[in-house]
Amino acid sequence: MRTNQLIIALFQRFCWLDEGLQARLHDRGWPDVSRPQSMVMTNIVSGIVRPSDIARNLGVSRQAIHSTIGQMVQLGIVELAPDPGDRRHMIVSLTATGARMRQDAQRAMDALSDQLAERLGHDRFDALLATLEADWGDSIERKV
Amino acid sequence: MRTNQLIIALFQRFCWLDEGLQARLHDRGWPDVSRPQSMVMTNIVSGIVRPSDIARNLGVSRQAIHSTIGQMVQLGIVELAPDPGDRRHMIVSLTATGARMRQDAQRAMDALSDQLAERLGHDRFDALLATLEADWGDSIERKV
DNA sequence: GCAAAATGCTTAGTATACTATGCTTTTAAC
DNA sequence: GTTAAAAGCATAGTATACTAAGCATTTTGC
Repeated sequence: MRTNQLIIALFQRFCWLDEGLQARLHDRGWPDVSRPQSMVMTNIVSGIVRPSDIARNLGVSRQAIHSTIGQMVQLGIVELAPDPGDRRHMIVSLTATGARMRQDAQRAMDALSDQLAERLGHDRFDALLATLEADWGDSIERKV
Repeated sequence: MRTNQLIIALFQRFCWLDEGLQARLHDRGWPDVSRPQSMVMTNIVSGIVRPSDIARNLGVSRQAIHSTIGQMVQLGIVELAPDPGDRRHMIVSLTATGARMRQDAQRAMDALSDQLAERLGHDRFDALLATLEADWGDSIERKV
């Protein structure tokens, strides 16, 4: 199975980071963040704040995003407000709690990155990030 | 969100490969392979051939693996036979069809790796694989 | 031999993440 | 104005991937 090394290694490394992140957030008292929730969070932070825009951006139905946002409202990390410009729309935004969670997530990610850079060496770490972010060519769109 | 680059990049690259692999297998007429199915397949190929051993190895219940193996039997890619040494056990093995599918998967993965190595340059590709397989330190066990 | 342990298998139940459908409200187009 | 389109929202349904509990069979330990 030598040929499968790359895909398996990528998956395992993603899991390594994901678990480290979740564990650190858990230590700080935050509940688990599901993948759809973190995708929605990323969209909000990057300025995509209307539920149907987020749905389009992620390639899923409005209902799916509606459900995910509902969970996040329940958790108190985001809130919905009517769009004053177009009252058909709602606008999703982070609450103070959500902003704190995001900050903690950033710190946790920074800590993990630092730890990894120490272990691998900063040159290899930088090269890894650069290669992962290089142009790998076309691929199919990924759902949430 | 600069701090999240690494985990997002890892996930996207995993998706890039996973989708490329699935698309190629689909072109050759194979049905989709779920993640649990591919994990079971990997176990079988690596010599873990008893359902309960596979369950332990993956950290999930025997019922979960039983169900996954049932799907794969239905698809005709694996078969169950009693263990002559211990008749409490069954032994899972690839059928001729399963072996053909595995071969096609290997070829598809090789093609993807070659394509990627061309694009990135062989040095960077080799460095990527080496870094991903280096010692990243402890992490939590990953379920299926 | 007989009880304990391990395995396989079945059934039932749970959680998650979706899609489909239908309804209401608001904007936009004519 | 009236109609069409878009967004939000709710309900129902589907698929997947698990766990829990229970039973039958086989091995093992005493």
